[in-house]
Amino acid sequence: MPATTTSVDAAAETECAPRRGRPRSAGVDEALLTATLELATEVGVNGMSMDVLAQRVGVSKATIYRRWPSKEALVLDALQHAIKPFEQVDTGTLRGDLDLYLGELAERMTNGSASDILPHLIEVSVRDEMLRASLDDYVRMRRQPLRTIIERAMGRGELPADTDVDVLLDAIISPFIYRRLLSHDAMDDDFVRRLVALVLPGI
Amino acid sequence: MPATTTSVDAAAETECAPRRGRPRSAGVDEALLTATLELATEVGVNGMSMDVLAQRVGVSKATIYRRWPSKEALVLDALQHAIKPFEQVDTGTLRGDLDLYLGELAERMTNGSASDILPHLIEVSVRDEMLRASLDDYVRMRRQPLRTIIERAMGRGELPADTDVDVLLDAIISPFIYRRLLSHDAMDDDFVRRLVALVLPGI
Amino acid sequence: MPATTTSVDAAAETECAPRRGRPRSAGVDEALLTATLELATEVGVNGMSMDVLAQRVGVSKATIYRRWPSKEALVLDALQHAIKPFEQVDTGTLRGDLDLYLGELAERMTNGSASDILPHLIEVSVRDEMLRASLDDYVRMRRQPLRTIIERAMGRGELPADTDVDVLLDAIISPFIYRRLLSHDAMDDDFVRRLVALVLPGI
Amino acid sequence: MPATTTSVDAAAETECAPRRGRPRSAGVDEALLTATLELATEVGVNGMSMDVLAQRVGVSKATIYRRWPSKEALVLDALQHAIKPFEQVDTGTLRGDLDLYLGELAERMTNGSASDILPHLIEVSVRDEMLRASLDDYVRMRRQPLRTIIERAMGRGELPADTDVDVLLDAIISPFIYRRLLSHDAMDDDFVRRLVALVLPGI
DNA sequence: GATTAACCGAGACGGTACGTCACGTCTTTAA
DNA sequence: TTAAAGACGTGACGTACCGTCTCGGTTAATC
Repeated sequence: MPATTTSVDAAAETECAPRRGRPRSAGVDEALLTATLELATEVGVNGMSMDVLAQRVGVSKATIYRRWPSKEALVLDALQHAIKPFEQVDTGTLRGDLDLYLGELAERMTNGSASDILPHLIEVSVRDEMLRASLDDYVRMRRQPLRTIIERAMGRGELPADTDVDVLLDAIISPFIYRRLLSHDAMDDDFVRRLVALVLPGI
Repeated sequence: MPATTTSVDAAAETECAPRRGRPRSAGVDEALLTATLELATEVGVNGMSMDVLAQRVGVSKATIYRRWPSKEALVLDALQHAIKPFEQVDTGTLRGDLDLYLGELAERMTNGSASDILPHLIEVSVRDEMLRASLDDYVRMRRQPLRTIIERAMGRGELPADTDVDVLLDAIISPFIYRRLLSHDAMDDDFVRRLVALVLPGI
Repeated sequence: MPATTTSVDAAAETECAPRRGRPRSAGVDEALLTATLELATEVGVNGMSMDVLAQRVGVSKATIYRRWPSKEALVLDALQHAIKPFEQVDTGTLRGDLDLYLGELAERMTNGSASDILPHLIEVSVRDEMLRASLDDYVRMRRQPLRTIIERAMGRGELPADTDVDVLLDAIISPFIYRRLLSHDAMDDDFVRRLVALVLPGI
Repeated sequence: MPATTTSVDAAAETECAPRRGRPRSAGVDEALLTATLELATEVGVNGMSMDVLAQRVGVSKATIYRRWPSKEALVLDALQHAIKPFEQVDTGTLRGDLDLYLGELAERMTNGSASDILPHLIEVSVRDEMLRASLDDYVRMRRQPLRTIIERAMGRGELPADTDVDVLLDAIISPFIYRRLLSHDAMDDDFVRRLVALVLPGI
């Protein structure tokens, strides 16, 4: 499980060095990530000041910057931390898997607050090489469950062996992002059904 | 032609009111929009300071804030102002229209500087009702050329009359946005061909 | 009759030139001086903005600056305009004259609002040659009534012929200014009596 | 020792509180007060901008506003800080004391730069309760040396026991202020001599 | 137990941008 | 020519935030 490159993973440090001196306070990482998510969701990433965050958690700013190199690194970590992994969908049929997965995706996209953070990270990543890499990782990770569903269906023969998986993933996932960020159109069951009908007309 | 809600359209005002007092300096709007686009592209929207912008255009900050209520309103207006409308594509066939249109879209997405501004506006629009409305307008406008192409093809019988146009537009356009903003994958000819093959398999 | 050097006196202009074009609106000078005094008294000279003043009088800023070269010139003119000249005191005795004059001076200093403007003019006059000259004129004028009283008393023999008038005036008037501007001590009848007892012990 | 109400006196805080956090940079208060006096003297209080002041001292504006709530509070503090206390005059006779003290007062009033700041503070104090209190303190303090001289002379019998000290102080000091701020008349030895001859004719 | 090194809170620091405000000038149309 | 309206450049204001630094004071592992 992904020790991100932007945050210093406490556990990882513990195992490789004896670490003299006072150890980092337990639970502070957790508390900060949670509070970051809350605050960023409430008032936006730009609206969230590090001073306020520190005060709310009862921590000094130095303590934050000892753990993350910048506000954005913290925010990205908070975003990654917030993902409840999709529990592995496996109904036995492509139809069933898609219904389950895309239904939950639509629901998350519609109600999930965390996504409000994404635009900020996208913006900063335009100028920040480091952050862009982390963001790419994050994005790739989010595609994995659907990729598994597709590939399993190919294995079962429900989809042709020469299916263009990458583009298929794009065509399925990106409309969700697009509607969430840009057009603000609804993502209801009807939308999901029509999208599947379009890109996977056979089933 | 869309007089946006965020900027005061000089022409519109001229026609409805006698306009007393010293009129707005001619060309300043134009110069500011252009410079905004340049600066925002060079250093990012956040990196662009209103003081520097004013100085570069040879204008006072007050003059800017007299025209736009905030930095974001200005940036959005600059973005809308920057769109060179797609010249109407009409090769006679859906195949030809798509090749032309999507080719240019891919090229713009890859090299177009303006898109760096989009993420910033997306972020702010999450919290700013007004801006979100303007952004929605902008997005809808950008979809129009492709919609025309599709509907023309339906008229010619190249596409079935019950084609789900809205979702089809989503499925075609959003992967470009997705790759531009999130996955940073390439948008070459190969990608375009494969995407079309997926969503419009017949053609 | 106080045609100040800082303001263009409407009457004076009328008599020396035929003045082509639209004549200056009558009463505007008066209205501006009055409003200036009011505003400056309400919110202080610094707190009074020319825009607000213009709006309140229903006049454009250009109209003001056509009449006075600067805010301070206007304010000074307003101050001079506001002085109700002391009606000539002449009771026949020094004692009586002083009682009357100093009593009214104390009352004006205590309740007069106009004096709040003085400190501002003093400050600006430090850096403004022109204004300082005008202010000096104003000050000298204010001393005149008391000077007359003293000199009349000398003529009557109530005061020795070698009385040091200038310093005597200083010693009498300046404590009023001092208490008004700096120490904020009271200026009641008792104070007047004691001051006279000090500088004019014989009477 | 005058811990002013407008500035946070570092020493005072140290003794009463444990002082957590990074301590205020040493010498910055001093440097700011000095530079303020210089700048205000050079270009006037209004002509002195906080940005320039900060830059000249090599300090950020926030650092200034952390120490004083406003420009005026800073300026007043600078003024109080600048007073070189009159070394206690004691020649043994009233005559000698007055010659010494008033001579220096006249010299300071004539050449002293600090007094240019006073008019500004007077103006602001009209609207600012807080500042007025501080200014009153300052004024009272400045009167003290002369008060001592007078009272000592009373003790020696050089002045009658029922001398009206307060009004006497007014009558001596205020003409200096008056000439400095308003009439701009000279304050030479002759003036001092004549003033003393007037208010203290016996000696 | 003493040392030591990293931690902790608080909060001051330099830098930089923000959006507002006022002054005095300039440029329109209307009278 | 003057008037009202109001845009203009200049430049200061005081606030906010970032990321760094500096205090005095813990808190373990090492000596």
